Amino acid sequence: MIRTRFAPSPTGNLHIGSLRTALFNFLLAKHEEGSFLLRIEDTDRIRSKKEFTEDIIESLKWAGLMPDEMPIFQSQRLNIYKSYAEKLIAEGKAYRCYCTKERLDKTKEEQKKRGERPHYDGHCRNIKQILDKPFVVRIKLPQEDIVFEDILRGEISFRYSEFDDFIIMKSDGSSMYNFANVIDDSEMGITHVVRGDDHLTNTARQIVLYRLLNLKVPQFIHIPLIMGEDKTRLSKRHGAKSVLEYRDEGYMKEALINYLSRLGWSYGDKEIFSLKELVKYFDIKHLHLSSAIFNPGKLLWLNEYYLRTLPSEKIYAYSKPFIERLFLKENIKQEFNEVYVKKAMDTVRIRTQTLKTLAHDMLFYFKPPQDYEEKGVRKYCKKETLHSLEELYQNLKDLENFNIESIKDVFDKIIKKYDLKLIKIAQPVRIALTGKTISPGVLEMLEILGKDVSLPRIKRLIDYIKAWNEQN
RNA sequence: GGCCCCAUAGUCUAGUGGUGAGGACACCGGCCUCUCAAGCCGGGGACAUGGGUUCAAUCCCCAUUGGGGCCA
Repeated sequence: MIRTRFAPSPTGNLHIGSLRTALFNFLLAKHEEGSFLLRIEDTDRIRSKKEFTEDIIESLKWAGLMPDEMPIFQSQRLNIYKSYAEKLIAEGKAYRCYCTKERLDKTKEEQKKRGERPHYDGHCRNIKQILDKPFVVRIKLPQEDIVFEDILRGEISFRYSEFDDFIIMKSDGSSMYNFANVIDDSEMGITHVVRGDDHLTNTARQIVLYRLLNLKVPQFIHIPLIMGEDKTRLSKRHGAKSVLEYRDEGYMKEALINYLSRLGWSYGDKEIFSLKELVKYFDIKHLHLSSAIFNPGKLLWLNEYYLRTLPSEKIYAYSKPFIERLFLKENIKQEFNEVYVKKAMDTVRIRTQTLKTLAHDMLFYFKPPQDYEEKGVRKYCKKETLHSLEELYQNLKDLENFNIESIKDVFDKIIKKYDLKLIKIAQPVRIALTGKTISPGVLEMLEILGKDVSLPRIKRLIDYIKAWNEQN
């Protein structure tokens, strides 16, 4: 049974790079019907914040990557790490080191001067008695090269001389990252660890710890980090936002998950994946080993794709908070008519980018245009159009069934009579209804807005054109 | 600087010891068309370099170069 985990430190909001790591761990477990766990690595008391833990959990929940068991908090396990450390000391595999910072700095200086790599010199290795002084616990580094398997990369080896007697417990009694990590992965029964390749040297240290503690080593897969445009590690500088920021900007989980899954993984030529499909198709074999550059454009494309292909019901549910926010902002008191909103939504969702722009693009369905796009007025609302527009207005007014078919008949009649291209009359109506030259189809808008809303808007433009022409 | 990882178009990637090197985003052109999209059709653009191995290398090996990471 596969058990994987995602083990973030709550020292910041959940970043999309971390979400991808979580996703791969999730997929690896779920593909084999295994378990995906969450461990909060909050041993750094100063930098760890409760709000970040909440942000991480909310992000995972939103993305649909919920762990199968209760999250483990390292801050609640300090005694466990301590007892493991004591065991190692008792077995002579680790020792208390009483060296002061001053001494360590001094030896490092000297080593540097001699052109050596700075490393701990083993000064306290053989102190047998327990002194009444502050101490850290160090590992006795075995004098053998460190070799481990990465499922994808094969054998990776480091010379032991690259490392020294590294610290596993700090002087305040808290555990160092690698030590707690090894103990927890072991106790949680983790079988596979997918993590960023920035951890490769940590893995080497952890291998030492697994051996010393006599614990079973999990399988490792180190995935490349996501890069920004400039090929440095992705960060806020590159415009990459936290998961919840993407959510609040109107990105959908379907798009974000799909995008991240294809960053370093592939399934032939397939580009579109639901989470379900990802679970079905995911394999380690097709993880890519070179680092990928984050491409906001493709993420946006996926968001647009899901905006126009997901079922109406879903988009409606997703967009509701955004529309409500818009109502608040625009001071729209109108009651929220679900049927009306859905119809309106369906006309704009195929030509928008995010849930946020979706709501924004729907504004004219709830509120008449405040002003008219000047360029459009100049181009399409000339004096000559007045006659046809006025006749169109009259004809629409006389319509009994204000539906798309009868509306179309009216338009056909007018363009025939005045020998116009449809655009000559459609654009003025578009401007009348929305104030803009870009919008959903004129006929469908008319039908959805209805006679009582549409006609005054057209009338208003007619009056506007008249006034405008008198002025100029 | 030491160590480790990586290398197919601008970007994400498929791929195989013999391919016209495939797809996607972006870009350009066309069709459709009431605008904008979408959709459809088409176009330009890639195996980092140099050595090997081999009848044959994008593919295997080595080096170089380039990028990244960790440590300092």
